Amino acid sequence: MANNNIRVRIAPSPTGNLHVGTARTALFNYLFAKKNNGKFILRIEDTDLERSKEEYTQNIYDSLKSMALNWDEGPDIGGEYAPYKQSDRLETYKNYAHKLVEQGKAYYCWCSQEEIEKEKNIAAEEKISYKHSGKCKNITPDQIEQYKNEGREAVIRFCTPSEKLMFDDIVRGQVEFDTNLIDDFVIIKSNGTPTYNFAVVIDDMEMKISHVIRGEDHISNTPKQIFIYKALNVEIPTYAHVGMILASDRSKLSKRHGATAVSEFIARGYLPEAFVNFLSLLGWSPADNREVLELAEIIKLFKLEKVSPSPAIFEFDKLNWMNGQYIRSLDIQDLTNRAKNYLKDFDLSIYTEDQLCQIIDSIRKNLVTLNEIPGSIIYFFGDNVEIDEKIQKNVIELPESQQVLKSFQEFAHTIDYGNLDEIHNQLADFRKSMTGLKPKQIMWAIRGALSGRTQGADIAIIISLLGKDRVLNRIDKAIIK
RNA sequence: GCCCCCAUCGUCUAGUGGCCUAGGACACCUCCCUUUCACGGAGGCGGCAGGGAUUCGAAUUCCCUUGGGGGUACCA
Repeated sequence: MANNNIRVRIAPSPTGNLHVGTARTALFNYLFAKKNNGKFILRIEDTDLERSKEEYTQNIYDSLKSMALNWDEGPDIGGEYAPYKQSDRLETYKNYAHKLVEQGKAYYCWCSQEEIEKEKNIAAEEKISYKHSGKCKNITPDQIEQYKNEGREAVIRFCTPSEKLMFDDIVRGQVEFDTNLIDDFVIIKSNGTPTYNFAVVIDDMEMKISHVIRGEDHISNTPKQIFIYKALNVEIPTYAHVGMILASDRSKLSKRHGATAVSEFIARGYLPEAFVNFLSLLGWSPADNREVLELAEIIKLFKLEKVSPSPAIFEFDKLNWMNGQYIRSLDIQDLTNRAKNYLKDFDLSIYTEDQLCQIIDSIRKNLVTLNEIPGSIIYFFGDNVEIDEKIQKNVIELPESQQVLKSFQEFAHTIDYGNLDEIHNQLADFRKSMTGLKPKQIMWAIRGALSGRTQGADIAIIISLLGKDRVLNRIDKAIIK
């Protein structure tokens, strides 16, 4: 049954590149929307004027797009409830705040930051938890006049009711709060911009958001937000707080743990599809035991209530494995095209498209990430090959290897370079002709001379693509005179 | 400190009172395949944080302890 009233959003603030945690939350929102035939909305929360930057907004767009999490409404494409950028909605927040003031549900507060700081320190000394006094609630007109003359700027504080509050969370069940602990929090800062908790509510309300799916770091914001909904007398959305993503030391995933931005992962050569697949499995799993799933399948299988409330640790091992799965199963032309992004320094024109595909295909089994491609195919390019010192010493300079290479030098003249199958046969014959040596000794010598390493593509493919001249040349160079 | 959330192999997880001598995946180990490595295939190692309670029966329900995470802003 389609439910067209389902509207969810991802609301990142452009104070950094799109973080994997945000990306995962975006994914769950997206999945939930698509699963239920609803709308997925992007809203940019840039009320922190100091830290918000345009380049980060762009990074958020690019990252989301690369993951194929396309939004139905957003700052760039508009929508029924535009604008979708908070800095363009400042008037709206003020209007609502003023309305609350008029209704006696909010009030101007003239306390200076220093005053509050002092009160906090006193509270800390007395070991009681700080709560704003709310003393400006009953301020006299004379005092207001005085404060204004002093040049003070007021904030607007919300009158927080004291009552037990409880809400139903799709992933956690009932969550309870004693809101006596919550003070009259600021909803409009002295510079006129709204605070997070206020802006979110106003936007979610105006944009008709039906389900708020976000990280559990927002649980403690929820009672404040519910109070605002109640004060405004509008319907409260359904909440779902998913567990967070932690680093392997169980701390918050941050820069010191390596990559934290989606764009960094992509740049490192993780396929967006693999990355999305991996993220989907953090805190969620399909009913069957399958794990390698494309987005369309994940949408089909996704169930919000099955998302885990507990935090999940981000481990590279599984991501790496997942990426390998995708690299190995991708259409070879597609893979080759993606590989080209990493091969800007290579003269690809020496090969046909088919040959390029052949090269990539021959080494894809060894790949974990795409950025390993240049290093693993470099010996297909150039006349000469750089040979690692260790390989030179431990493989090529071995007497058996030299014996193999001398024989192979002669043999190389007889190879049918254009015929891959034939090369395989000829190689097998050559191996048999080298009696007394192990296959490994024979193949390593040839591989070492040709590629400078002991692992990589199938030798027949190397021989075939290198061609007679380069094969002879490299063998000759490897033979010690 | 106070408030909230969480707790199954090292990691991601399946599991909603008997089907569990707890299943799968990654990682790790062994073996097989093989021109090495890798890929692939077959095995193995490894877990219900601890203690009470409820029940004929508890990974599953309740309580406490412990541990971890989050919040406690004129950041979001």
